Amino acid sequence: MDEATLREKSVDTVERILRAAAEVFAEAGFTGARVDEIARRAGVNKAMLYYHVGDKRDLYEEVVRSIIGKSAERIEEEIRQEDSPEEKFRIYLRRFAATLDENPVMPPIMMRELASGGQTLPRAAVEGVARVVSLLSGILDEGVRKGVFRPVNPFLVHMMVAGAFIVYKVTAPVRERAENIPEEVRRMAPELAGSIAGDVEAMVLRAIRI
Amino acid sequence: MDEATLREKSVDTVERILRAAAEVFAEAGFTGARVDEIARRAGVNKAMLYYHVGDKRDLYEEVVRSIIGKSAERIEEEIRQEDSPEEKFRIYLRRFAATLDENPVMPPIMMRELASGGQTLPRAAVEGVARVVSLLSGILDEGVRKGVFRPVNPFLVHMMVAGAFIVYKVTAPVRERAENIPEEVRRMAPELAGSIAGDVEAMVLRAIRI
DNA sequence: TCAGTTAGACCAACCGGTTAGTTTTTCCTC
DNA sequence: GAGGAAAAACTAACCGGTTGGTCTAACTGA
Repeated sequence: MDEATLREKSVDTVERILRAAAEVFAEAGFTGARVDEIARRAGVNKAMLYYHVGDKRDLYEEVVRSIIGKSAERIEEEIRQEDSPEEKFRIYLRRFAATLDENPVMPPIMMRELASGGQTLPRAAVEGVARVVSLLSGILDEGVRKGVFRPVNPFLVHMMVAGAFIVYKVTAPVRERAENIPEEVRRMAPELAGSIAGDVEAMVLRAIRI
Repeated sequence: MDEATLREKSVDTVERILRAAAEVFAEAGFTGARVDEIARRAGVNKAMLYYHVGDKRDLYEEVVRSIIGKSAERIEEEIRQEDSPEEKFRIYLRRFAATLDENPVMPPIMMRELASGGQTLPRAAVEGVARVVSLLSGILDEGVRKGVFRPVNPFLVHMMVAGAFIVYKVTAPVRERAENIPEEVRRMAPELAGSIAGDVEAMVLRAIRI
């Protein structure tokens, strides 16, 4: 193996470790996660975790940082300047939904993180959310200026959208298991895109449109 | 001490234990919570937890049950038969907000509970939520029949309301600490009632009203 | 030679849970 | 109401399994 291949192999190992760690942390939370379990799922010896990444806390922070960092960027990328405010809002909402659909480990980790007051929440993550909210704020402002939206608190809108999406994602297993709930609720798809994302979009738009 | 005083003293001890347990579970989650810490905060010997309540799991289930159980009842109680659908909806929303304001340990516990797929969620808790949703479902149905609401998925509505409230509650410490976010977001009150509850109410009603 | 890797033994600290024994309260009896 | 047994409440110390983390010795492929 030449140097490049070697580095690649090593990068691959680190990635496997982080992916496994993300999974286990998502399932069990920080204290509930077992380092041995992470090593097992990554298919590496436990010593490799400490060799490549560091201790349990380092592992966790790395996971949180890498997962949440991506989200904001993706949303910003797709919004084109010439779109109408309503179209921009749709893109914001759909990209956000897609991000959650694509990263199933994100909602549980975020939720637990928030539940513990976000003490270990990397600054990058907080900034990511702040950027999304300020992006949304710009969209709503533009809508107000153009006379298509009524003035509303952007933070509140994001809270409703994000809250609904995250809670929806995360209640999927409970809904499936629960017996005494209506069949139509039980059968709701676990994905946001193509199912409830559209309904949320319609409801929120009806609420903010003039 | 006569019998009444003793029973009261014992009840008091159990209450102190449960209150301390709720606190610690809210801060650290089930696996993160330390039984010794709960005992310390309750000001009792650790063995007393086992003597009065049971093991860690029993402690936890008792906490979750007592907290979530109340919520559904309270909402049901306050909705009078003669109210209009819109008024009923307002009561549902305000009572829910008030419950979260009054029980600050509830949002973090619920979030962590959901984050772990509700594996340890006592049946009573799931039933509580189901009851709230079916209550809301009845309100919305009635509204549709009377021609004041358009048909919407009640589960979705609850998800948006509950999601927004819970996430709002739980992001309070992060909002306070974050530096690069707008001042008006940072200064938003931690309470729901009297602050964002009214805005959420207005937005959702605008979305579902004919 | 050397970074990356493995198997696996090992350890100290932690933590849930128990136990043996003590104090306090209740309750019965004379 | 004195006495004393029984029950309830409580404590300090301990136990044993778990778990994060370390270490050694050996192997691999470039």
